[in-house]
Amino acid sequence: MRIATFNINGINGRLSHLIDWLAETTPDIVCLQELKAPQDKFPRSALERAGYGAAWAGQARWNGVAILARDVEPVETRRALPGDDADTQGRYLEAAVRGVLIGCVYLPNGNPQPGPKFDYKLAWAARLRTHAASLLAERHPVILMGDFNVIPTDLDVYNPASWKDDSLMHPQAQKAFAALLSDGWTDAVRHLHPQERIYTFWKYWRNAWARDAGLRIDHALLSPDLARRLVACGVDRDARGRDGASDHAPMWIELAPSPPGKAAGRKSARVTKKPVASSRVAARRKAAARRSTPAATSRRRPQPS
DNA sequence: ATGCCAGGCACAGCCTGA
Repeated sequence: MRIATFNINGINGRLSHLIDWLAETTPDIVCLQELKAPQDKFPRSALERAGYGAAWAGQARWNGVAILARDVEPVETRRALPGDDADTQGRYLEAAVRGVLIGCVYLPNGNPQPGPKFDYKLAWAARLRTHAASLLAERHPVILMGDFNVIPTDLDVYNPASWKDDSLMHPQAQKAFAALLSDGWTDAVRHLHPQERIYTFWKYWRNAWARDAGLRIDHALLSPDLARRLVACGVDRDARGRDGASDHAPMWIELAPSPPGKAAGRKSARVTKKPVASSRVAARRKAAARRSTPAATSRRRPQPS
């Protein structure tokens, strides 16, 4: 099962990008951020034609998040983070899809710092941690995935000095992210690639993409049972190199099928080492992989075309 | 060193993003 997140930066302005990418990579579940579309302008029918059901929390002009599911309708369980009824920004959406609970996250950027926007970021992160802990306590398989607007460590930025005063690298923002991990969440990319430079975002300006001056700010956090099923992850860098691309690239994870019988700890560990294969979907993905770059680590340089 | 690019709304020029 492939689960992806993509900060699309305007879903209607980039609908053809989204549809093309869905066809090429056939993710089973997709978290989208920055829809920049009100609730009634979400392109539901176009996504239906592409084979995806959807739940979404739209908002005029800014923010907005969605969860797509191939061939099924996501079962929405929550449209906002608990803890602040006055918060109306569309930044969190939760839905059950194929036995997994998906939390689509669009954590506030927080610049400039210090200031009220940074305070909002930290407060939002604290609410996320509280809610995430309650999900862990329920012991369901859960993924928190999306644009966290946090550069976790110096390994996650092309040049730490350039970002040291930015809210994305502020020690309190990094501390908030680390606190989530300490609660039992697994950072999928760092779990499989502890030392590699993997980016998900490149600014539009200063030629950042061509220089590969990127940041890793889009993340997938897995509950313990799902961490054991993690077999692969990567970044679809080709999506970032297209004309009119979002400034983020999609990142994805691949989960092994859930093991038969729940108390199969050791067995499931072995299963996670085995690649998912032999399905028609896997064949389609292989074909897509030849066209695009499946793993972020397979190529250091982007291909500006 | 630096919103230098980009989208949405609305149709000029803000506001926002990271």
